[in-house]
Amino acid sequence: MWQLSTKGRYGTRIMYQLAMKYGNGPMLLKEIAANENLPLKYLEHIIPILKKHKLVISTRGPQGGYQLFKDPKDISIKMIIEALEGDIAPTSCVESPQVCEKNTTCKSRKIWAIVDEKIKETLKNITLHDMIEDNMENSLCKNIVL
Amino acid sequence: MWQLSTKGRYGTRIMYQLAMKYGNGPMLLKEIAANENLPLKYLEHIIPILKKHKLVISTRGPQGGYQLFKDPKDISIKMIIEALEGDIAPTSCVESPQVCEKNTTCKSRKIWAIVDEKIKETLKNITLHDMIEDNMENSLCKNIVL
DNA sequence: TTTAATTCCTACCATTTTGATAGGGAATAT
DNA sequence: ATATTCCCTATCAAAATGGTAGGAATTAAA
Repeated sequence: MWQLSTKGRYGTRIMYQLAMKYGNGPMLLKEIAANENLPLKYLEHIIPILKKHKLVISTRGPQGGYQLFKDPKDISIKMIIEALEGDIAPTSCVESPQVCEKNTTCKSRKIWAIVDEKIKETLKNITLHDMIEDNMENSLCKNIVL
Repeated sequence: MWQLSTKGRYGTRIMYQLAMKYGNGPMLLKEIAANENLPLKYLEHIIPILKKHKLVISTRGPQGGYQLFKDPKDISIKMIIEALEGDIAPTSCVESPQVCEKNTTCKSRKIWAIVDEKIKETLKNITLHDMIEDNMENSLCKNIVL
């Protein structure tokens, strides 16, 4: 099955928890793990990636924890998934044409490029704010291109 | 990176080769492997899956080989990918809600369900015939739902 | 009826990825 | 000081990935 890894899935849930607490100071990773019923020690591997990509910031010591780096309205699911899963694309040739010499004519590549575009368009148009407001479908109507 | 496996990618290329020879008798797997520059012995693992899903038929012995089970116009990329990768969905909870008790309210699941729908809509509307005719983009306009 | 061509089946395997657990170090608010 | 919290590195079992290998079964054609 063509499935996202736990990095992408758990990471999205981390970001959702942080988005719900946005503006109210740091949130403990322990708390996130408890709310989402996920292993704390494993989340400790995932959240540094989000930090590296400037999606969250951390505060150490007592009263510390994690917060979103910016407003939930300015963080798309695409940013989250690309941070955690790397460049998302059905095949590597879509993003890196040089991996295959047939890239200009390959009919398969053309399909994967179209799929890739659809996925990115979709993920780009859903923000953490949409997620909180449960406004995911509507948000997709913003940038329809015909 | 969130990528299709070689099953899905090589399998699509197998089907493309067969589509190009549709109506002209069986094609050797050896020939497909050569045309696509893929390891024959590995394709021997992939093609039985396509056969099981009634996408190709085989003829044994000399003058044998493989042919498409039906017209390229009646085979979508979705059929091919689902045969080879299993149910495609960003998360298993999209197809199998019972894997998570939060399924009715989960905001993450809602996102993956939307992405899933977009991917399937896209793959459903590209056929092997479109691929041969290099008509992939146009074929996507058929079933637009606003 | 032999032979050669071809698919079909099973076993095996090396490497990488996945999904963690564990232990302790560093920073800091109180 | 101390407790709290993030941070870093190591380790690991299990599964998935991407093959290779060898030969059995089927069958068209010589």
